[in-house]
Amino acid sequence: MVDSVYMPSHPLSAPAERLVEAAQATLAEAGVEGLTLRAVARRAGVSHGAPLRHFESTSALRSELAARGFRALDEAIDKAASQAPGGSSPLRRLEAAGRAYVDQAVANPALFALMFRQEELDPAYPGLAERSAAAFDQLVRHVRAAQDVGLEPGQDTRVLASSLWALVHGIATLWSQGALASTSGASLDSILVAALAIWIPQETPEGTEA
Amino acid sequence: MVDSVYMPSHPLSAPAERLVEAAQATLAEAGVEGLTLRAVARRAGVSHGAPLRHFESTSALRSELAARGFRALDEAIDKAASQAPGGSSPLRRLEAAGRAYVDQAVANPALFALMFRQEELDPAYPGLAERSAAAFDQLVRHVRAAQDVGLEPGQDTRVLASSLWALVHGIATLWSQGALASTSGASLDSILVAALAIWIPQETPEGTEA
DNA sequence: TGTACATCAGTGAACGCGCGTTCACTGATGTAC
DNA sequence: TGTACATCAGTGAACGCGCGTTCACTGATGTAC
Repeated sequence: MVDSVYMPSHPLSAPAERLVEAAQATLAEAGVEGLTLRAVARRAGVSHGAPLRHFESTSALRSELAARGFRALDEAIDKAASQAPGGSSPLRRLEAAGRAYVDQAVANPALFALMFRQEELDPAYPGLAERSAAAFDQLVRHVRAAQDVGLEPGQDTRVLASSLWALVHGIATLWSQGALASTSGASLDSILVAALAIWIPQETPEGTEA
Repeated sequence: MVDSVYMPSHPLSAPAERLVEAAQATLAEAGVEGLTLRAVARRAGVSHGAPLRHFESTSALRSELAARGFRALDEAIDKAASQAPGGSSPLRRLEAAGRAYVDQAVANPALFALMFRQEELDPAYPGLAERSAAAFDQLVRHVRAAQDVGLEPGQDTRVLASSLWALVHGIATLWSQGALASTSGASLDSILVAALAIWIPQETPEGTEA
């Protein structure tokens, strides 16, 4: 599941790039706890000291993976929104964006866990904050477009975007952790459909949301 | 912040109880990663081998804390719902329940992280699954009562409860991790108010939600 | 009331483990002149 | 074209660290008779 979607966040040398690939595979298989410099070195087939040539700490390597994760998320949302059925409707594009978020998170649960463990990332790592902000800004733009056609027109856009983000994030993380399935017995799709239906009307409202 | 809300999930010996208290303090200060048997022993003032007399593994100790966390959550939601302003309205009680969830989670972020790291808990630990299910069932009852007065009457109750759970869980976890504050700039309360306003009408609807 | 024994909580030394990190080193590649 | 040097990627031994776990042991408390 580690594929070409994970583009470089800034240019790295070829050996560093190979370490990143090994790190993505290690993360997917062993989880955030299992992502250590030594484990990455083993998977990359180099000695355990080699990664320190390219990443000064575990935190730097994790931050690189997180930055790529945010970039991949941003791109997946962009693609899904632009290809949404009934794509001319901002409401349908917003819905597609929410679905894409959940899809990305559920497909890469360990990566998502890593992306949001801020205490284990380096906030100053090049590109990390920018890519995270870019993904959120895209969500804000979709929310604003939806507001322009009548979705919760009186609400502050960033506040509204934050709460939609929290909704899809909560669905994705609770599902990935198995909590939703074991506790509620419902399917991921049924929960997502219900949640989005409450948020986003099926037809463009004509002032009914005001 | 570790207070009497944390009641035993099943009777423990007095020394085990002291270890649980030390574990709660360690968890709050050092996070999930820092919660080790040796760290708990140090804080409890006993030798590092002593905890194994009372908990057969780190996982068992963590599961005990998680079970107490679910119990405290269940009680906090129950209390908040029963004391909600305008308490006779199921919609206001559901709103109060959602707020209580976020309040509990934000007050004990490390405990919440632990409660939902299922891979580090023992699912067979006495009381854990029961208390987790009890908290969710309480939410389901509040949602059902709200549906009875007109909230999303056509929706499956457990699906609806799941998506409300995901909403408040997402708000709480993203906020605790600092992601919402750093990315959106909005306050926790403004996001929570906006999210609940979308979900739960301010006045009892008379068929407008059908 | 006294003796013998069992149970319980805790001690402290020891073990092996994986980890990050350091360091002197090798060997290949690139660059200066 | 050849020599000298610098840079880069990687090696492998070694270090100290905190961890879970084992184990023989101590000392206090409780129970049987």
